[in-house]
Amino acid sequence: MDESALPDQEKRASAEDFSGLNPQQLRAVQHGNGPLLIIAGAGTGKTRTLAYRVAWLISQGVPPERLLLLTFTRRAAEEMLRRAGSVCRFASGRVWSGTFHAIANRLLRMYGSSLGLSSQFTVLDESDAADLLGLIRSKLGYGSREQRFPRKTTIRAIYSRVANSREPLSRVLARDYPWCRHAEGGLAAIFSEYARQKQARQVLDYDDLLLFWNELMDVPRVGQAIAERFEHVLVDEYQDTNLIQAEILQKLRRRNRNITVVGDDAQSIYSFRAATIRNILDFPRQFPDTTIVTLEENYRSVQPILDLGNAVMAEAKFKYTKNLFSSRQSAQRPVLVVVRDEPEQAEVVCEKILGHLDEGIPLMEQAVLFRAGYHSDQLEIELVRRNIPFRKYGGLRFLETAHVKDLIAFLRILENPRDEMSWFRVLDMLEGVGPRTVERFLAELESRDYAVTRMGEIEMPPAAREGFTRLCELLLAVHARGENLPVAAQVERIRFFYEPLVPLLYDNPSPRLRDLEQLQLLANRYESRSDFLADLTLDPPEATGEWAGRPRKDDDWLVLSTMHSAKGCEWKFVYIIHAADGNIPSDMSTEDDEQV
DNA sequence: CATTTATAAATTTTT
DNA sequence: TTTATAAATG
Repeated sequence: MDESALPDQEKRASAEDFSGLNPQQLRAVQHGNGPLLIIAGAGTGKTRTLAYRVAWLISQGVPPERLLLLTFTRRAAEEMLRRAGSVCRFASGRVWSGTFHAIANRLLRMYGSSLGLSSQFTVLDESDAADLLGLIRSKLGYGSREQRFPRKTTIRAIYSRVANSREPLSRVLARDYPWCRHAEGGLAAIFSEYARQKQARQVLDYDDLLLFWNELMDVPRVGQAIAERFEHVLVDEYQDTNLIQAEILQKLRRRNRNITVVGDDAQSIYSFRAATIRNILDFPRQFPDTTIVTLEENYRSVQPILDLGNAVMAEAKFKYTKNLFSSRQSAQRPVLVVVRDEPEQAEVVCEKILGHLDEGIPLMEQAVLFRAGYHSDQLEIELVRRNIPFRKYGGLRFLETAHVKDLIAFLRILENPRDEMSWFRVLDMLEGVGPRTVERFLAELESRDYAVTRMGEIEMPPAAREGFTRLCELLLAVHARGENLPVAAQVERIRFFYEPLVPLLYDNPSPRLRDLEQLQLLANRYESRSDFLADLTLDPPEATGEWAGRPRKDDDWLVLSTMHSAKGCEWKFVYIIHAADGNIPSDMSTEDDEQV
């Protein structure tokens, strides 16, 4: 699997390697220079096409390190490179591939100094960002007021929306958060303080990664150097990019116009993250002389299902018209089942699933899809009652769990002592330490220029002394060893300090302790602490249940998934529950034609 | 006085 | 299940 370790043996792709492609796919794969837009309907072999294009470009002599492959998840990038590698041998590690955020992280560590950014910066995930905003809110006194102020997670969402859509706060509030309009003044004050604090702490949130990359492209020599690195830029899932991402691409391709974007306007499902189908619709105008290739032959579904999809899309107002077809005919049409209430729905679905299982279709080849996570609550109860094993995708993620965040906070302090959020987290676990004490400590630390080595000088209240002394010992010991201590060993030291605290802090310690062990195993794969931390925030591993739920390889289980998490997956039978008004589409997005 | 514990209230979807 | 507020504790 690790092609990056292999020497760069030339394996020229031959004509027969591409013989499995249909004419449209082949046209896209072998497109020469200049902008290319591939409109790829669901199930039309999009991944395959992009993978083959990567292979084709490399076999045409483009060095892998001069390719930039932007995908929606790292998994997608890995899958694509793996498939490309089966056509044409190359060191996949040389290709610049990953999400916009991950690439931004990499470039900013190389070039960020030109924006006054330390290469030691740490990245805040969404809940870190929300926590910081919450602190600022209470500091500025917006916590307790006659009129209720939005909660920190809402504040973060609004901030992100403003950053990504490039619209003024008032406009975003009026359209997306009308119930928060009264708070506009306070929000503006909080936002500017938030920006100031992030700068001082050398931390970036998810949105900053894109904003700073975009800014980096405007720095005279630097932007040009970055653009010139890449001979070809390829972007997957283009319908789910936002305006900033489109701007970055523009700046990357001011001279060299080799850009391939793949997407399907009909599958745009991330508008809540400020993604806009404008990007894909306007692409030919932003990049004049674009070649457009449309993939319409579907390999996933039988014709009656496509008929249904086509009929739905026929109602859409803004789109690239396409007509999906399949050579797979079938007499069986999609079935609409009307049920009276939720218990009946759960029952009907279970009956059908078991019926199909009896006919020899394993649970693995069946899936239940729904719009929102909680839609499967009742069904889950029924599945448990009937002993039908299942796995749910789209739940709480590993990194979001408190104990994992706790442990990571130690690492973050060591990486970036200015990261006050992490100090907060760590000190707050100590007996006798609360917000006030942390604040005093941080002021003292600041006056010592955030030197971890001098933290021992700082006076703590008597109740906190014992814990604080031990914390000092830990941090100083790991700090002193520095780069000589492997990341996993650092995690081990921290576990030794932190694990005794877990039962005191949380009431279900054992699964949490297991997660911490897993975290240490995960750390084993990383050379540097900085890489480990960046990967954890930018590409977090799947749910913690992945390990906790004793997954045996030969087990059979049913998949429950949100429609979002199901993107690109396939099953033999699919049940869509809660297919009712207000759920599909969500009543949050039925206000204008574009959203619908 | 700050921290901890207890109690009440709220919760607009998707990563 | 999380979060804001109030009361109790050290």
